[in-house]
Amino acid sequence: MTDTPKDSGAEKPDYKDTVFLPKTNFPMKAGLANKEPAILERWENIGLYQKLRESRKYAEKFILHDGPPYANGNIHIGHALNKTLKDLVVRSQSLLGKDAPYVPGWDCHGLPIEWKIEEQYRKKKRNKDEVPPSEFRAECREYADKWVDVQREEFKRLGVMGEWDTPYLTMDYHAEATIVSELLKFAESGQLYRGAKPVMWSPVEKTALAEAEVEYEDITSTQIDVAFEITAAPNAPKLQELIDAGEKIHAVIWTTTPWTIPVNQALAYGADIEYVIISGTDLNRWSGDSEHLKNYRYLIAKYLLKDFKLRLGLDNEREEWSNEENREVRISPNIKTIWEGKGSELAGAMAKHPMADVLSIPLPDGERLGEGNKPSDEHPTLSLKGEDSKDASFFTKPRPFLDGSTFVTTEAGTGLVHMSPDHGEDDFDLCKAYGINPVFAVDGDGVYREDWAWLPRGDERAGSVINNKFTAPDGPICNDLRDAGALLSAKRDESTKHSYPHSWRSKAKIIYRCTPQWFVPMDKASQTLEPIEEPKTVCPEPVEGQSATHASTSSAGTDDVQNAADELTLRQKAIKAIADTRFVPEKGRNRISSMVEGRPDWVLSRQRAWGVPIALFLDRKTGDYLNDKNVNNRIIEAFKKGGADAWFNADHQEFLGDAYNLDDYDIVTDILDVWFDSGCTHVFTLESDIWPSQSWKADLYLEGSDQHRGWFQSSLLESCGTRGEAPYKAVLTHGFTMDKNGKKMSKSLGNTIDPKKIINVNGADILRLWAASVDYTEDHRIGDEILKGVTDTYRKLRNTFRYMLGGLSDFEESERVAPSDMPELERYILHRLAIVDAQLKEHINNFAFGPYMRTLSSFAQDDLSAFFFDIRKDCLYCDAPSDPKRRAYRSAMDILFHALTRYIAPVLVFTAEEIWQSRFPNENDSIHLKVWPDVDAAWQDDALNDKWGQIREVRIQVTEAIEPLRRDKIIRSSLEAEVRYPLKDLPISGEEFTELCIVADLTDGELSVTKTDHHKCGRCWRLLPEVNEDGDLCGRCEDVIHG
RNA sequence: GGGCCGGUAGCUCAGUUGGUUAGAGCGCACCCCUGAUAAGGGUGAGGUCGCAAGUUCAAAUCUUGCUCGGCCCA
Repeated sequence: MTDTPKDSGAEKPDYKDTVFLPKTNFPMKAGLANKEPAILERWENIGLYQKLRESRKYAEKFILHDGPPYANGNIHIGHALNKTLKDLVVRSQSLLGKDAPYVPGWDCHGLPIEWKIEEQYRKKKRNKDEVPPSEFRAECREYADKWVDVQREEFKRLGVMGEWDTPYLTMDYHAEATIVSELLKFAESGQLYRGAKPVMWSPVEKTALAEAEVEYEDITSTQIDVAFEITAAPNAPKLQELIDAGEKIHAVIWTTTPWTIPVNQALAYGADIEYVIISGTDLNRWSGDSEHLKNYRYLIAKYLLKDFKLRLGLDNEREEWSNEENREVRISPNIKTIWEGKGSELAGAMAKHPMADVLSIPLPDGERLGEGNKPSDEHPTLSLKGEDSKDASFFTKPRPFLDGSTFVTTEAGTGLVHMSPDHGEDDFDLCKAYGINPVFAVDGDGVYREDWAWLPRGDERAGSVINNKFTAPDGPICNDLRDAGALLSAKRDESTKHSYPHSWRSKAKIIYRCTPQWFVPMDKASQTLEPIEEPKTVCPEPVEGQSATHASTSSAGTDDVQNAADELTLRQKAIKAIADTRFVPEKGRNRISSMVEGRPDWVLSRQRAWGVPIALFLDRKTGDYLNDKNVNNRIIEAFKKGGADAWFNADHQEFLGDAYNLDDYDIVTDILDVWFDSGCTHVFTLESDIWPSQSWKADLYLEGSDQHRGWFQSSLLESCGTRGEAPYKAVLTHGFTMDKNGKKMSKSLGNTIDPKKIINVNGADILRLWAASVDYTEDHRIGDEILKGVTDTYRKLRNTFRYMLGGLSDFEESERVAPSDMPELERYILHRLAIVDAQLKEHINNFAFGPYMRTLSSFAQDDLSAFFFDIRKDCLYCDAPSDPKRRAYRSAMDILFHALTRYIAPVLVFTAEEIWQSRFPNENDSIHLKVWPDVDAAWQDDALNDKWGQIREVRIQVTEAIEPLRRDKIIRSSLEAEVRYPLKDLPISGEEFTELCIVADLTDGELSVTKTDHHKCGRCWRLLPEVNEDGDLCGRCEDVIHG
C-alpha cells in the first residue's frame, strides 16, 4: 500500500481513499429557478414534443381536450393548478405508452375584453358608439392576442408540454365559422326559438347591461299600496260566499315601482303565509268616492297588518303595537277580521286590474288609445309584439292569483306581490310557468309604447318610467290609480330609501325589461317543430315544460308531429349522456345532473359586439328565421374566409342569393353567448384538420368544479343538440385553491399567491409537486408552510436520486446480475418495486396524483433510503467491485433508478430530466421520451414479502432496544451494539441479521443489547472479532485492498 | 336565501360494509453518525376525528340540527 495516510499524528493508516464512495456531480442543491429555463430551451430546440408524437405514432390515443382560459390578465394560482393537472394527465398517459397530444386553447370573445377596450376609449374621451364596429372588433382581437401571448409564456414556464405554436382560439376564423355552422345546425333542426327574457336595461343608453356594468346606489322611490278587486276564489269557500253575497273585497299589493302597475298581469301569494281580510268603514284618507273606500274589505298577510295599517293611517290605537313580538291582529273597535286563511286557499282566485273599469268605458275620441296596430320601433318585425291593448282588453282580463312561494315573503309589503312579467325575473318565471307572456309595453327609451292603452307616448303626461315625476305620488300613475279608487297609500321620503341598480356609465337608473332573445329549448323534442299553443291567460296549473312565448317555426318538419314521442328532448339527451360519462370524482355526476335537470332554456343571444353573430335572417312578415341550407352554406364559407366580421360587413343580399330579397328580411345583429363558443371547441378542435393529432370524442375534460355550470355543460348541451351525445368520455373536476387558512384568495384581502413568484423562488417543479400532492378533488390550500413541506419532500426525493447517481457511477452492463441471481434482500426490494409499480399505475389511471406521489415518496424514503440503501452501504463502499453481492446490489439499484426516474418524470419534469442527463448525457435524448419501466411481474414474491415483513418488524425491535444505550452514551453507532435475540424467532441466520441491523454481532437469547468488545476495522468501521486492534483491517477489507 | 360539496395531529393525507389503544409521511424535540454531510440513521411528543343531540352493545364512520369554509345559483 503506497498511499499511506498523510496525517503524521495517526498511528493507523487512513483507508478513506480505498472506500468506493458515491461519486456524482449532481448537486444536492437544486437551484430550479435558474436551471428550468435552460432545460425548457433545450426541449424546444430538440423539438421534444414532436419527437414524442413521432415515437407514439402508432400508439393508442388519449385525448385530453383543453378547456380554454379567458385571454385576459396574467395567470393566477387556479390556472397553474389546472394546467399542471392537465400536464400530469397528459404526461402520465404518455408515459404509459399512449399517444397523448395536447392542444391548448383560449376563449377570446366576450364582455370582459369588450369592456377593456371601452375603458381605453373612455380614457381617450372617445365614444364607443361612434367607432365603427369592425374597428372596435379589431381592437378586441388585438387585445385578446396580446394576452394569449402572455399566458402562453406563463404556461410554458410551468413545464406544460403541448402544441403551443398552434393553439386553438375561439376567435380564429375557422373557429368562428364552425361556431356559426353549429348554431345553424340548431336552427336547421328547429332547436332555436325567439323568446323573451327580462334583462337589465338602461333606458338612457337604450341598451342591455351585464351584471358587471351595474352599480347599486340608494334611492328614494314612491311606494304604493294598490287594491285589486277579487272576483273569484274557488278554493276559499267562505271568501267565495262573501263575493257571491256582493261584498267588494280587495287584495292589496305594495310596490316600489308604481310604473309597473299598468303592465300587471297577475298576483302572487305564498302558499304557507297566513292571510286575513279586514273590514272597516273609516277609510277616507284619499280622495275618490268608490264605494269600497267607505266600506272596505282588504286581503293582506296577517303578519304585515301592522305596517299596512300604519301606512294607511287606519290604526287609532298605535300604542298597542309597541310589542314587536306580538304582531297578532289587534282589532280596533271599528276594524274587524272577516276571513282568515292560508295562501294556498287563494289558488285559482281571480282579481280585476284596477284600471279595468276606467278603460272598459269607451273614451271620448280614442285619443289615448292610438290608431291602428303600429309596431313599436324597437323590434319592428317581431312577432313577439305581445298584447295589443288598444281596445283595453288587456286590462279587462282577470288577473289570476299564482303560487309565488319561492319568493313571496312577509318581510315587507302586504304578502301579496303584483306580477309584471315584463319587468321582473321572478315575475317572468312565475308567469311563464302559467302561460302568461310579457307584453313589451315599455319601449327601449323607457316610455310606454304608442299603442298602449295606459299613458301611451301621445299622452302629454307620459314620461320615462325612471323619471321621478312620472312615478311620484302626484304623478300620472298614482293620480290615475287614485281616480280608479285603487290607490290606498303613496309615499316617498327618506324612509323609503333602498338600494337600486344604476348604469355604471350614465349613472342613470336601470330597469328590468323584457327583450327578445334567442333560446335553445331544453324540453322540445328535436326535429319536431310543433308550435306551442297560444298561452292561456287564465290557467290555474303550471304548464309543464312549456318553453316560452312564440316558438319560431321554420319551414322543415312541421308534418312529422307523430314522431314527437320517439324523439328525445335536449334535456333528456343530456341526462342520458351524463349517465354514459365517467366522473372523477364521482360526485361531479350528481352536481351536473341536478343542474341539467333544473336549468331553464339556454339563452344564446347577447346584445354585444365582440363575439360570433347569430347569423340569421328574419322574415319581416312572419318573424320566423330563414332556414335554407344554401344560404347557410354561403354564410359559413364567408366566415371561413373573413371570420365573424363577414356578417357585420357583408353584402347580405349575396348570402341570400337570387331566391330571396333582402328587403323582406331583417338581419339579426345579436351575438352568441360566449358559452356557446366554448361549447363548440370540441368541434373546431377535435374534428378539425388543423390538428391531425386530435380526434372526437375526447377521453377527458378537466376543469374546476365551477365548470359544471360552465364549459362541461355548454359542451354537453352543444354536443347533445348536434350529435346526441357528450363530447367527452370522462370529466375530471378539481376544487379551488384557498390561502393558508382555507380562505378564498382575493386581491382585496391581499392573500393571493402568485404562481410566478413561486416559480421564480422555488421553481416550477415545486409548484408542480404541490399540485400533485394536494387532494385536488376538494378545495385545498397553499401557503408558505405548505410550500416548505413540499420543498422538503422534494429535497428528500432529490437526494435519494443523488445517492443512486453516486452509487451507480461507472456501472457497466458487464457488471449486471440477473434478478433471479440476486440475494434475497435485492429480490425483496424488487418485489416491493413490483408492488409499487402496480399501485402507481392504478393511481395514474384514476388520476390520483396525491396517492401516486405519496406511494412514490414513501417507497423512496422507507424502503430505499432508510432500509435498503442504509443496509447496503457497507457493501457498496467496502466490498470489492467484482463481488457478486455488490454487483447484484448495483444491478438492483440500476433497475430502481430507471423505474424511479420515469415515475417522477410526469411530476418533476425538470428534475427528472436533470437526473437523466446527469447519468446519460445526450443532447437529443430526454427522459420524457421514455415509456413506463419494464417491471417484471414475476419479481412479485409473496412468500418473500411475508418473510421480510417479519424481518423488518424484528429489525424495528432491535433498533428500539439500541436506543436507550445510545442515549446513555454506552454506545454510539449501532455498529457497536451486540444484540441478543431468540434465533428460533428469526427467519434468517443471525449472521445475515447482523448485517441487516447494522450491528456488531447477534447471538441467541432474550432480546438485549450490550456494547461489543470487538475492534473497529480501519476501513469499513465494522466491529469484528477478527480485528485485533482498532484501525486494523478486517479480513474482507484486507482482501479488497491487497487481494 | 336555495342546491351541491367539505371540516381527522403544526402541514399534506390514509382510515374498507359502524368493531381492539384513530394511522403514514413531512415538520418539531431529543439522540447518533460525520464515508449520501446545507445530507443520512434512530427514538419520541403531538388528535375529546368542527360542535351538539340521536340511533346502536359499539360511531371518525349512520341520522338530525348547528357552525365554519367553498362552488354554483337567487
